[in-house]
Amino acid sequence: MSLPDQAEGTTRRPSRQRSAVLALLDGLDGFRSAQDLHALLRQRGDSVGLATVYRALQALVDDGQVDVLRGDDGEASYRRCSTGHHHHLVCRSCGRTVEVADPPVERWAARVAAEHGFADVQHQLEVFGICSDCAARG
Amino acid sequence: MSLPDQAEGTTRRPSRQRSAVLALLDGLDGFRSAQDLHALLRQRGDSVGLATVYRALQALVDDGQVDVLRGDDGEASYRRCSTGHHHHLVCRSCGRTVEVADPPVERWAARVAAEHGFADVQHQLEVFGICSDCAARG
DNA sequence: AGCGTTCATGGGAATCATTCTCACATAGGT
DNA sequence: ACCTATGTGAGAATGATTCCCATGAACGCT
Repeated sequence: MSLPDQAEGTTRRPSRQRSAVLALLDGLDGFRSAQDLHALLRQRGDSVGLATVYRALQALVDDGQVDVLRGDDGEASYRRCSTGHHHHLVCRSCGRTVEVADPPVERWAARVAAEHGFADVQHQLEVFGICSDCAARG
Repeated sequence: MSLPDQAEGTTRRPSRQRSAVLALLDGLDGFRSAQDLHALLRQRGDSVGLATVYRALQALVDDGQVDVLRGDDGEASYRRCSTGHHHHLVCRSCGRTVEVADPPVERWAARVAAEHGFADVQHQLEVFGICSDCAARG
């Protein structure tokens, strides 16, 4: 039972590694695990330590520039996202993701929580499916 | 990226350990980690191996008798739940949980997925907050 | 009840993602 | 160039979960 912290405009010293991670994420269209990202960076020639990849991702998440998602196996996946509040429609097979918004659910969550006396409310909503490409591919 | 499997009416041989896990869950009102449940069983005197607790929980989840939830730290938490489709309003502090239903979001998820060509759709929606008891307690 | 087969258990090893440690490198300011 | 605070990297440490395998309990049959 842990909760997301408030994003703070953390001042960070720029570094080649941090940029590499962000650049890599910019070129990808789905959620990827830290391990995957690390492997991709190595293939690409940008050698970055695994621990640094984790640190960079954590920092980006804290800054709200990257979204993180926990798969059913507990592994965290990361994706470059728009900064506003939104949810995801994720392909279970290839990880391709579409950002979606749903104002009604925001209100619903707030109302339900209030009805039961819960405060400081947050919610998480993700939709999983098989995208048309993967469905066609078999 | 893994997906929940179809629940199958798996035939299982009854055992003291399995019953103990289920009985313990029946007496609790919030999500608890497998490690917690194991510790509670030991305190209570029902000695059960950790691996067995994991196996029992997995079986119960497959049977739909127990819901599983991944915390922000990736640790899985389990709770005895009603069998129908529902979501949860969970206290971040004590884990106390209320089951809630929201038909509109079901339709919304299906529609959004269809609009983007996604098939075989599932969704997960959980609401987190601080329950009134914990808020009062500080 | 006796017996063999099959499945469950438990404990310790193995796995695997993630975090920690700490010596070294590097950015920025002076 | 020099100092100092901060980032990096390699490997160790952590911790949840799963695997392995020898032992034990349930079922079916007679």
